Amino acid sequence: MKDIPTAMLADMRPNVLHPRCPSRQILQHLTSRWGALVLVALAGRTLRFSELRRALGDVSDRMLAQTLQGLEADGMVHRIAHEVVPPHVDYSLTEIGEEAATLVKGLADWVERRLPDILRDCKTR
Amino acid sequence: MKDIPTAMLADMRPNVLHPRCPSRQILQHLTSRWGALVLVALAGRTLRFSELRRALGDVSDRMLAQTLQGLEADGMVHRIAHEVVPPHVDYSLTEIGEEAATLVKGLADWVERRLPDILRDCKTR
DNA sequence: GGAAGTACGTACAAATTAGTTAGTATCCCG
DNA sequence: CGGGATACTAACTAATTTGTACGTACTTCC
Repeated sequence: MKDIPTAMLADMRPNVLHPRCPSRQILQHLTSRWGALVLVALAGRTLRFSELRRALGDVSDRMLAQTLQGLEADGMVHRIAHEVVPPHVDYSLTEIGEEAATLVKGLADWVERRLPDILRDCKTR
Repeated sequence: MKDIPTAMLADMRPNVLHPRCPSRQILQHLTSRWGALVLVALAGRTLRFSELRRALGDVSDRMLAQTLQGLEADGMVHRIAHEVVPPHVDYSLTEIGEEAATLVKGLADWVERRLPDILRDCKTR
């Protein structure tokens, strides 16, 4: 017998609109402030910690580390630590990580493309 | 002369990885905890305030109102208040709102579809 | 008549997220 | 030899987000 997550038995299938469905939490990790940006920055390439920090421009070490650990725990990010004395750690996306990143990046690209139109109607500045 | 947003002059074109690019803030609104779920819930249909609240399951009135106002200010949500005595307000997506919702929903659907695989590799439960 | 529903606004409190500073061991650069 | 880069962690504080409770002005239902 396979072991099926409780949430699926409860309401038949994953649904982000259901408060207790794990899919909602995963979605939240992917769309969190730094999570989404990390996925965008890491899409299709490998970066080390400090390169990632510079790519995002204004993350603190603490938040970047925390975000990366979260995404790693979710199986989205792959971490390779080279055991050398000035530390060297490479971050890249796993297979599902890349899939997620493609979609998140699609959204980011859309926002960038549509920004002029959005700003025209936008009441905030 | 057209008036071009400062951020675009600064680094040529919108880029969510740039800390001060407005696209980053728009992206954050779209991917905020309740923002993303509101877009999913509202995609392709009109709902009133209380229907929306029930659809999301566990938002507080305060957060739902705040989220809707934010998305309305960004030009994503359209609000129609019927001037009747027991209040009746309809919410729907604008044209760009629908476009954004399609992408956000794409991500949500992907998470739901891939949930079994994600959960298998996931270290958190 | 009392209860519930409606779409919020407003205080206030709690929870979550984020930033700051300092520290680590070692190497490279000037 | 001092200074900076490297990848973090821990402790502490600050900022932001979120929830709770209550009020509103009426209507419908029991």
